[in-house]
Amino acid sequence: MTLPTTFDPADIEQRWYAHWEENGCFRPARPDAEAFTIVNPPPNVTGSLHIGHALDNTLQDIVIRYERLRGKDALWVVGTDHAGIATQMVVERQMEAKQDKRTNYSRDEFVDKVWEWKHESGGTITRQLRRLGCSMDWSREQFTMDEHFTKAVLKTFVDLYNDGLIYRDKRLVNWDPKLKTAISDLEVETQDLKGNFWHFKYPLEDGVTLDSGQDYIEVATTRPETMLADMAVAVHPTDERYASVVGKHVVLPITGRRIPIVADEHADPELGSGAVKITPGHDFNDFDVGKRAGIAAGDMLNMLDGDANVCQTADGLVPHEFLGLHRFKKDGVDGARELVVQRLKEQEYLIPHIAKTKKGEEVEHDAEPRQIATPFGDRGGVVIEPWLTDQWYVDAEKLAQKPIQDVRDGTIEIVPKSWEKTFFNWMENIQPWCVSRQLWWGHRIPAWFDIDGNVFVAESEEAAQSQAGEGVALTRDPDVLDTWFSSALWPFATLGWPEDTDLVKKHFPNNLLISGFDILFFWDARMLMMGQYNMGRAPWPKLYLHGLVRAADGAKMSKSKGNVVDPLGLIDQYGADALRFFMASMESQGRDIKMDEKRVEGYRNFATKLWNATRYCQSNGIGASTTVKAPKAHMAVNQWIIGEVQQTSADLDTAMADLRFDAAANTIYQFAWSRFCDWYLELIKPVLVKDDVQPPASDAAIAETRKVAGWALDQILVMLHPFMPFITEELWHAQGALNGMDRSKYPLITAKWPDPRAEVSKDATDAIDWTIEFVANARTARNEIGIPPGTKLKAVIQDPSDLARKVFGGNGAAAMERLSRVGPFIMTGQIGDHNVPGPVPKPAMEIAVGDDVVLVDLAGVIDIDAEQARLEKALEASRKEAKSLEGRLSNANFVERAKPEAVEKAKADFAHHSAEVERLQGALARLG
RNA sequence: GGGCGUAUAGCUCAGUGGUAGAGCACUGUGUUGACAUCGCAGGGGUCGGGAGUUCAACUCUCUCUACGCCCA
Repeated sequence: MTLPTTFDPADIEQRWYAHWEENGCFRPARPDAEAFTIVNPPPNVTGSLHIGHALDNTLQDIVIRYERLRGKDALWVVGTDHAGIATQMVVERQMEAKQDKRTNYSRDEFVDKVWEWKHESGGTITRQLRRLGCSMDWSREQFTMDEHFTKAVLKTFVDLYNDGLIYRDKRLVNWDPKLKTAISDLEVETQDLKGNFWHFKYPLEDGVTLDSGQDYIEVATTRPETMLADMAVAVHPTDERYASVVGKHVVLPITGRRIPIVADEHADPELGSGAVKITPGHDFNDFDVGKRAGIAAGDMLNMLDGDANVCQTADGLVPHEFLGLHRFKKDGVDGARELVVQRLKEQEYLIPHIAKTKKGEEVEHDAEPRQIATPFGDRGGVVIEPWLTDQWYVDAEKLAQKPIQDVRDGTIEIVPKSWEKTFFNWMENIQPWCVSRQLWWGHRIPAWFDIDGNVFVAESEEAAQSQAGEGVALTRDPDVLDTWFSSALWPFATLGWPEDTDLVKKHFPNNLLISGFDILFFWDARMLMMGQYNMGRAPWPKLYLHGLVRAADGAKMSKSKGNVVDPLGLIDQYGADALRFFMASMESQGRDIKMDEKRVEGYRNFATKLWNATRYCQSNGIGASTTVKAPKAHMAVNQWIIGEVQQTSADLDTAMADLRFDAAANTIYQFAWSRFCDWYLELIKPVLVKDDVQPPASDAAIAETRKVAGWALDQILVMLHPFMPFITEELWHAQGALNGMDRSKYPLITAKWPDPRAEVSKDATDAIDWTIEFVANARTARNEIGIPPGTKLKAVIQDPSDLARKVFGGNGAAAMERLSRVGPFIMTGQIGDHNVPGPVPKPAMEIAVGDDVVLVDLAGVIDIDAEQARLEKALEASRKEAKSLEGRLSNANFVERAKPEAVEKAKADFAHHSAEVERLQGALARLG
């Protein structure tokens, strides 16, 4: 097949992906090979591929393709997460659009509808991962609600319960009144909002006064509506102002409830009046104060229902006009907050805030304006209400101990290391994890209650029944588990645990986890806990955390800002390979990635470059290699490129071992473009091109060059494949076809990684280095003195070094002539044992290469001034360098104390620059 | 309030105790039988400010400033 003249990613991507998937290339059977395992962070089944997924999955795919090429039994586990809240929201929203709602159905009917939705629409993100080229094992695609996965979840819950690590407790939870479910601390996002701080008088009970004679206590609050459930006023134990009234009571306005004044360290004497109202049922701090004051959780007053509307408290003191009101203004309608303020103001319990205008006039306001840290639910987006309910909790503190130890003693390495502190900080202060959710979609909690409220926890109803005894009526807990509870089992439940399968044996623990730092606590830390609990060991030895992909201006991408970059759009425009390469090359450890579309474009250009290089090879009979080992090479240029391949593969291995994706990408980029295309292909042109002027190269030389070039290109394709899988696979097959090989049974995706062993002579590499240096210097010189590109210049080399003689003895001269437009070359003076007299061109442009000087004949070409300026510029530079080095070398401290290597280098550099100064002075003299 | 991170060329970013690099952008130029999505050459940086350690600091330490993130 001949390659089209331009590379069109869209033309090949879909074809190769299908080929790989249909032929089982993502996980070839390698029963005896060492395992390498990564589990993919399961995206929400409702999800679609965003730029963060593109980064996360590109990095994982690079690693897994690399390990697969290195011969490992590479398994990349993939699947989706049932995403309790998100998925239920999606389906409910669809129902709403049809004037329908969840509660029109039974629980089972609704869950069936969610499954229906999943089967119809749940495959979006998995299709998109394919477009990115991700080589996951789709044959074992997982879902967190698969039957075997559910079994793992239930077993874990029951085991934790039996070990006392899961328990039921009545305490305040973060209640999302929109979704009407509890959520965990991590799902709460605090935002600073502009709000109000109201000051109220709470009247002291008849006759009691403060020492100052004041008959009320001033309290301040940002949440006045909660006063309907106030149960105390707290003052600091050392606060003299209130010492005399501790133990006395105030009578609340509106409800008339008589509540005590308690001493508690929570009250900050510096803040406001120093006295705070205590609502144990609706505030986390107050809950603790209430408990310390001896109020049992069950006795704490609750004034809100699940929608955060006011309900009657247990003591029946909330006036009728408040019942049913929302907690605060909603949809433009005043709520309990506004009414409480209004009533207190009417009854003169409100202490107005006095503000001064710019002119110094005093103005009264109901409240003091203030920034308030307000908790929001990350999914529902409404203000969280601390609410007193019974929920299931995981004793995270106990489960965190072993993971903490694992990280501390190096059993688990976190990359970059700077995240360790954050990890410890969170793990060491971890709170009980609320795992029950008041939803219908998810893993239903395996707990059954009898009518007296006794609980029976078991993996099945039968087992629970046998615990409870025959005939005891049981009802199952209606709640489901936090989605993260199940995804915490992902590294082993996806392999078949709790069955002791071969997969579990071979692929657990996994080898590496790659995730964004944003889910370090949500997911990574919980996998560590569950891995230790269920498997007795860490689920992976290494955790690589990458950053966020930001918009070009550095802002966080978000739908509301409208600055979201769609990875699929980039794939359409530049190809998946270019997007992937961009992600890799930008991924240095510990930094967010700023979107830079120009750079994606640059990597598309790189793909095109490689495409064209391959086309060139093909047109010169350079096709696929049959060996992984480098072919035998005699010619310097061929030995040189073999050495360069060796170096590149070594550098690449180092970068991959360090998980330096940027270094790895740059290594292969530089090699392919700056070494292979820019130099090697140019240097071998005289060998391959049938040019009347040049003596044709020998058949052996042509054959060797074709072999080596084909091999080197193959090595590029292999090394680049993890980063750019599509174009490399396409070219791999094209190269095979050129040599009449059918590589369809030997696709690149499962080919062999370069074998770096090869013998390369130093003479050969020195010769090419000399050649390159000459060409580069000649080009620069020509440019600087303005010699037209087309002008050919004759040259003389006086007293050539052995190295120079070798260069000209081989094919070097033709290549140099071609690339520098300098030539032909004549050697004169002392050549080995002979002395060959010859003309010395004058005026001449002197080009230094290593120990040699090439005299380029400028007769009739330019005015001397330009060359003189060039030489003077170089002379100035060498003088400056020499002077600086001389200064350093004359410093006794440096010579005595610096490392010997540094001193040696300085001496050598000084000698070199001194010689240059001399040479350039001579050249100027000769010119004049 | 606590913790972490970042500050290097116009832009986006690498980097090392021995005197600074890539891509893009910019300037000049198009001779070479793959490639103008390209080639060749070039200009451009007191490595955020200050102090210290050292023979030597962009690199290590301290401090200041600015920006960002996380936790409370």
